[in-house]
Amino acid sequence: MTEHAEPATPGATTSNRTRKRRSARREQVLETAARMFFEKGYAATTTEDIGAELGLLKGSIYYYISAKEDLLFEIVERYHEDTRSYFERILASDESPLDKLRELITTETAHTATNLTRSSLFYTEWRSLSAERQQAIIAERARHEHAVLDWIREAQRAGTVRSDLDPKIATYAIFGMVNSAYRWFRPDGPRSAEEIGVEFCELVLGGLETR
Amino acid sequence: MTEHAEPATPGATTSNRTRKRRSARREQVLETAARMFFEKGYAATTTEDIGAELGLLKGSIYYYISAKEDLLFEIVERYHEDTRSYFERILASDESPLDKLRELITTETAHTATNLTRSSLFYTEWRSLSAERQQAIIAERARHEHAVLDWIREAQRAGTVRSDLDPKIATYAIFGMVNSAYRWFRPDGPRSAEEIGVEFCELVLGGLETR
Amino acid sequence: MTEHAEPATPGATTSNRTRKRRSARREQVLETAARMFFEKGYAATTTEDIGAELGLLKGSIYYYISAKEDLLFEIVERYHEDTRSYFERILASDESPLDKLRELITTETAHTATNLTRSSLFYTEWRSLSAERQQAIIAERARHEHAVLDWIREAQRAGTVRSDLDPKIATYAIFGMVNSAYRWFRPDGPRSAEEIGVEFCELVLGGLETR
Amino acid sequence: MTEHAEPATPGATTSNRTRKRRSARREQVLETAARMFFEKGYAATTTEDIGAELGLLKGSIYYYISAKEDLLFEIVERYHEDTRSYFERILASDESPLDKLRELITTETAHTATNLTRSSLFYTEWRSLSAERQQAIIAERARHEHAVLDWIREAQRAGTVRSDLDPKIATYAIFGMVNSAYRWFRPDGPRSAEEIGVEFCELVLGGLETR
DNA sequence: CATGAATGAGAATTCATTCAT
DNA sequence: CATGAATGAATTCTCATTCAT
Repeated sequence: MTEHAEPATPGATTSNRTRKRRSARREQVLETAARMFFEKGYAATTTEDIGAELGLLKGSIYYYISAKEDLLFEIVERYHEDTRSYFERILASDESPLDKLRELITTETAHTATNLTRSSLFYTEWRSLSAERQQAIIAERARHEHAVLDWIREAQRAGTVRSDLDPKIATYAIFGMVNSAYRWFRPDGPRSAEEIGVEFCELVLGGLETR
Repeated sequence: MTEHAEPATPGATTSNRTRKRRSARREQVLETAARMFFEKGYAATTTEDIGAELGLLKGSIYYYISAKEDLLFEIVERYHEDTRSYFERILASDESPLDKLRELITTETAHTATNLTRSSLFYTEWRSLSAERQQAIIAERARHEHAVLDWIREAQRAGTVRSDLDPKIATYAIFGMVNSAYRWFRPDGPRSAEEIGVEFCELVLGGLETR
Repeated sequence: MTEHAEPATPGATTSNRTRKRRSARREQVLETAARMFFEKGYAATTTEDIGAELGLLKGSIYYYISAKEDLLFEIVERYHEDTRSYFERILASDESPLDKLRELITTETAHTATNLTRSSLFYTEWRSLSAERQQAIIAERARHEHAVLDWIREAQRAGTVRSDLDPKIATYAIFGMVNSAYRWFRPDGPRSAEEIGVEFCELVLGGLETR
Repeated sequence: MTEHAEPATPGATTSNRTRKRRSARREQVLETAARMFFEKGYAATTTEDIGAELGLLKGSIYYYISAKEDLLFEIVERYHEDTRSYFERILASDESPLDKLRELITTETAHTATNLTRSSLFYTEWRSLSAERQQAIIAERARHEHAVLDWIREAQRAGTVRSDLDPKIATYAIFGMVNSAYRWFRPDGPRSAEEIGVEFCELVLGGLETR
């Protein structure tokens, strides 16, 4: 996590250089695991598979990780954190509720589509994580949903969103749409991740907005 | 299949009454497995778990089934078949493309929400099925998507749907929204499955339709 | 074993007629099992297979037998007993050793070929029997071999069999030849079981006899 | 296959020394399995038994093999291949048919007796192999038999073998005799494997040859 | 007599993980 | 750093056998 060496233990046997080399290789392990989990599923990918792809034996990857689940967790966690970062930014902005909503839809769609592997694992394999880790994810998701729900309600009060729509259902609809991108988006397709975001926004806001 | 007993070999045939009793218990096994797969995931549910829930030993459920995967397949297949049946009906109807779309959205949403366990397994555990079985499901999904795509295009030509929208993205958006119902719908919630369908329709068609 | 009812228990609930019917069906079970063991091997034939062939469920055959191994044992035992009966007859006869040998070779070859199923099981599946039952078979085999060995030695002393041959090896050779018949003999082949016996005799005695 | 290490990916390749060590242990596994299959039969020997004999847990032997059946197959296959090698040599030689026959009988008898464990499994446990593997063995056996049949017929035409004998039955008799060696030969007996071969030859050719 | 429903004791196989070298 | 060798716990599935109905 931290980029700085720990000066508290000066006589540590692991040199800075070694640590850097190891962490570079660790990145490779994560990348490879992510790709394989994405392609074959977490359960169906064995540590042996991952090792083979890296030119290692299965036991050897334990020099870089401490458990198979940690691999999945770290992949998912990174996606999760990115998600959190733009969410906080939008939340803190002083735009109108409708504009925040617009911003979240475009950003989250683009983010999902841009990080296909990770988003896919985030949405499909979170069940393979331990109970606490699942809880953390669920809680964060709930925050997002709650925010969107609030924005819609505010916009309804402000008269910019149709008041005959159920805000809860609208919230679910939005996330269903936005989060589905990992299922079909392909980077070599005719549209960019950002274009999808804009189009989704157009669609859903078209349905929401007062005419 | 046949309603008549075969009196020639009295011992060889399982009686009608027995068949009914056994098939009732088989149904229980399916139901229990479905619920447990839904709650804990297919991979995390062992045959021993299923047996225990039914008051059976792990080996005993093989009196009713022939393999764990068959259990999942049968659950998913039933959902799949129901899906197919209303899809064919809509496809064959002589409504306008927009009305067919409306019909599919409301029906599929309601269907997903009504059959929570099955739909959930259908969308999340299909990867645990054998390759051929996965193919069958994927192919059927593709048919649905293609039909919706066609309807949207026709409606655009007819001028009832905004022509500035990408029909492909709209299709994906619709299915993302509709198929997400299994993730949050709860039968004891404030809205019925049918109401959700109608609301979804309102939303998405509001975004699609020419103003 | 015995053909007579047991008068000691006059009030027995099982009538004579019932016992007869049961024993006829028992015979069918044995016959079917023998054929199936022969075709697929003892281990590979399940009680369910046997039941199905008879139009019964697997549990039902336990009305006629007490264990799967008993089926095999009884089949093998019958062959074994037949073997013993002609062996004792030859042993007790007052023919010359060479004639006894001739008689045993022809009879045993013909017997093996005539009772293909049973002889096959006797030679290939005896290992599936319990230790004691295996012992009984081995002991009887040893008696046969010892007798043949004696006859050859006597014949050598009498000058009718070449004295330069090792009588033990000759004994093994004879049984190897004779007992191999179950592997290739087919009742619908060009030669009868008896003809094979005579031909085998011709061959092996041609090699043994003093010229 | 290649004797040169691949220096480009040092970690990926198993070193030559390691390969040798592992393969030595693999040989031990095979040897142990062969002995146990021989003693108790293939079906009655569990992977747990084999492991225990080697000081391993049942799962651990899968480090060396991929399936229990493969163990049996490899044992049997080695015997099979040796068989094939001397058979081809004799087949290609330009000896007289009778001499080829003599050669095959002595060699095959000695081979059977020398490789007691393997030959025994080859003749008694081939049924436990998969259908294709069984086919390969049956086909090869048929080739041997056909060659012997041809040699006998030729020898009959050449007048060196009695023409009144049925060549097919003689062929079966020869193989019955020769292949029986595994049933009774013991390496610590009074006669060597080669002596048995010669004696068998004496016997059977004595019966075949024109006087 | 035969069935239906279960038992229970394995058996083969898989795989994440450990650790001395 | 990486390997080789093993562990151990779980998991699916099989099958002979039992017994109340």
